[in-house]
Amino acid sequence: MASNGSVSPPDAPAPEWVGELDLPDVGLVARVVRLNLLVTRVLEEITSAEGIAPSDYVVLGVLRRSPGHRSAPTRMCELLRRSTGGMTLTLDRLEAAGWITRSPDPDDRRRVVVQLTDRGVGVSQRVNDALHEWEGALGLEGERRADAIRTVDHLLTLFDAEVRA
Amino acid sequence: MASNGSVSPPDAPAPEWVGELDLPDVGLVARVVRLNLLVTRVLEEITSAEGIAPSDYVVLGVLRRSPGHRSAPTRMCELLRRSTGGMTLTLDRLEAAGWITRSPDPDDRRRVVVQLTDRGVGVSQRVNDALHEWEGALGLEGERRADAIRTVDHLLTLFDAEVRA
DNA sequence: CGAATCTCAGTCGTACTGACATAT
DNA sequence: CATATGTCAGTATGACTGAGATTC
Repeated sequence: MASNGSVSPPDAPAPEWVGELDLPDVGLVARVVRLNLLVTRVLEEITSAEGIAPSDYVVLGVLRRSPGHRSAPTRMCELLRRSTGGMTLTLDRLEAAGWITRSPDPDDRRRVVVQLTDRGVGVSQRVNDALHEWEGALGLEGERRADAIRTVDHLLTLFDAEVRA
Repeated sequence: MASNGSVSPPDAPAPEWVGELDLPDVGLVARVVRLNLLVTRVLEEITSAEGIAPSDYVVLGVLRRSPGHRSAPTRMCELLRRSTGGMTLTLDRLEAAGWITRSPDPDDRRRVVVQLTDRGVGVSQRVNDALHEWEGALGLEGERRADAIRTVDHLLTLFDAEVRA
């Protein structure tokens, strides 16, 4: 069964964004898909201002959150569900831009150590800051913001579990 | 200013999904970006089961929500922010799959009428149903679901306004 | 030797840009 | 004639697959 059951709160008689874009039937997933489109657009604008593509920014992000700003291609492929061949290309690009370095792993010479450079940390950080700034401009503060975060965290947990399944 | 200020609720000491993927700093946008990745994955799985790409599914969705299941290429380009050249290609693909038809507009012969076929309605509907089914499996019901929807709608309104700006 | 790690070459799918044909 | 609509050709981008080199 797959009916949807329009569960809009009374104070949102007909969300203005409905009908504006795709929005299949209006369920939760559909809304999140719509959020998706908006966020993707924002992300594109912000990253392009720093001369980096969203997907490459995500790769830098993985590194920035890795111990010592270091990781290995295969590890990153697993995290991002990408192919090793594709990752090689991406790393070539990031290396050429001076955002990462590649060096042989002394412990296991099959491996390569990918290291974020200072400049790499810089771009990553600046994109981050820009995102936070954008978020600040939303004017979502205090309790409302905490609520939103709580809810999104809940969704993340649910979605994450379901995606793994 | 762009600090982040870790606003996690007390009962979520360190959301498990943190550190699992990119997650720049943990702000609202960052979380939504993460949701993004998950939803994108779900959408890909579901659409590919029906033999259609997410982006093409979105195009069918626009048609399904158009009066009489009919629209025009340029109109769709505006809604989806795509180029007319790219749309031509997409429509070629959808036409070849038997999901849409193209016919000259009798009223204005520069125009083309894009019409969703029965089969087109079918795929679109099936993907939709699958999404609802997936959503049902989340086990999000009643008040919690209503809360989630309310919050996401609020975010949609805020984001939408900000993106337009 | 079998498995793991990474790179390389070739290929593919998708969308964009700019020029063009046609109609208003 | 200027504008609007849609198509086409060429290009660019970015990732994937499969083969291969090296190391464990």
